[in-house]
Amino acid sequence: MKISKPRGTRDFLPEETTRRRHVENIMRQVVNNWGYHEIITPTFEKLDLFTLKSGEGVVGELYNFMDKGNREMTLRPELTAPVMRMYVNGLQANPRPLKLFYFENCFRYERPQKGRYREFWQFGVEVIGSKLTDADAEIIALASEMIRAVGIQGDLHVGHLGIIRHVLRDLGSEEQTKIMRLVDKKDDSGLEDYLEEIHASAEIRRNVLELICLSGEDAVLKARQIIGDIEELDHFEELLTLLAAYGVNYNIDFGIARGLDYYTGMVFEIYAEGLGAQNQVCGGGSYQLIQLFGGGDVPSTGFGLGFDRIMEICKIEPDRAVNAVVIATDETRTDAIRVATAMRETIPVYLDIMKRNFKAQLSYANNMNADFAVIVGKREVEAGQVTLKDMHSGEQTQLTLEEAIRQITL
RNA sequence: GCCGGGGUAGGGUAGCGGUUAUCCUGUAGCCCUGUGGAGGCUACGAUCUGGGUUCGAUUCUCAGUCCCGGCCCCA
Repeated sequence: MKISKPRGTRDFLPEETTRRRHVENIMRQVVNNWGYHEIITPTFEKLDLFTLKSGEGVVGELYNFMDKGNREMTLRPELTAPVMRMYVNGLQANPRPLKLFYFENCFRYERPQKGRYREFWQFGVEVIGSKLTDADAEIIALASEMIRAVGIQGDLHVGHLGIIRHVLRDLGSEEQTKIMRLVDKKDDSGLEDYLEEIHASAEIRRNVLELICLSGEDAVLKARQIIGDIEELDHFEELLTLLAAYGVNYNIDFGIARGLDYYTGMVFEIYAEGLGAQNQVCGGGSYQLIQLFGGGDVPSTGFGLGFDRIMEICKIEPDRAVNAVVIATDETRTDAIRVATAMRETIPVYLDIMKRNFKAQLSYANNMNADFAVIVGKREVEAGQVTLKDMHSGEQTQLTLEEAIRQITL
């Protein structure tokens, strides 16, 4: 009976796994250099953690289950909530700000499509304990750097929820949410229709529509003309100054709404070409979740990178490690094991475990694209040496094992 | 949850009512038991699942399932 893999999951074959680890390691290098520390949270959590954060509606998109003690559990659909839970449970007394990152798989029960799987990997970063613009700027700069480091041309959009919320402040919260949703979708005609429908004042209507299409150098100036000198615009302007200092290219976009209510100020998204309908590779912002999970009034800012989408468009290839195959005959098999064991202290070595004849071993070395063959035959054993064969040129010489290793690692 | 396009050896494919189910590639082995890549030969290996129509279904039909793309959603 042949068993297929569950829908929306993937097997990563050796070549692809090597690529993924290579890209992962580059991104780890970046966050390490920025002074962030890795954390690991459970693969499954209590269901409440996510319904508390995102509402009962998310259950439809979760891999939830009842455990044998009748507790409602779910595979994690994201990592921001677990990290905040972890903070409340065990990190509240640590010096702030905390600079954390994670790289883990998440699970969502959704219809798979390009760049969307039921098991997917998120590389995320969170700063806990600073509400300053400096933290926001660092987070955006770090996200940009990670994207850049893996060779992707990203399109960064930065906005600030406080600004559009200021415009909408006189409307009911339900209406605000609906408007934010339409704004996020860039559904301008839908937005106009809805503003009409709720009889929003001419001023609100005009301000919203003008605000969301502002862009370019003088966007902040124009925003001031529309809504006046509010504190949020000062913060936003400062953020842009810091981003410029980091050398980050950005597009101002007051139309980013990022769904849910816990985002408090800065929001950003990074898009990339070549991904079909799911073109967002990174999203983040500043938020307030810790109180929701029973902690204090601690602000955070962070982002999540869609690792699978990055892999989809990332072109970088790992350098292939130089490798060798040790080739033996029947009577020198144990000598070959000793040679391979010694060599493995420095380089990857393949050794025949199929009792193949000499020729077949060499053929295997060729098929697997080995750089060197190290021949350990009767003649070599008697001479206390090995024969090193360069598989690319075909040249070979008999020398001591130490010399052979030195040549290979040159 | 909805819409469209697809499922034939491990990968890529041909056949479209009756075939020994085609070819390429792959893997294993032999020609050739101390020298690889070529060639020849041999072996391995497939009609997504279940109903229906039919004397007979890989082919037609329905349902399911999985894959691909899109909608909804996107924390």
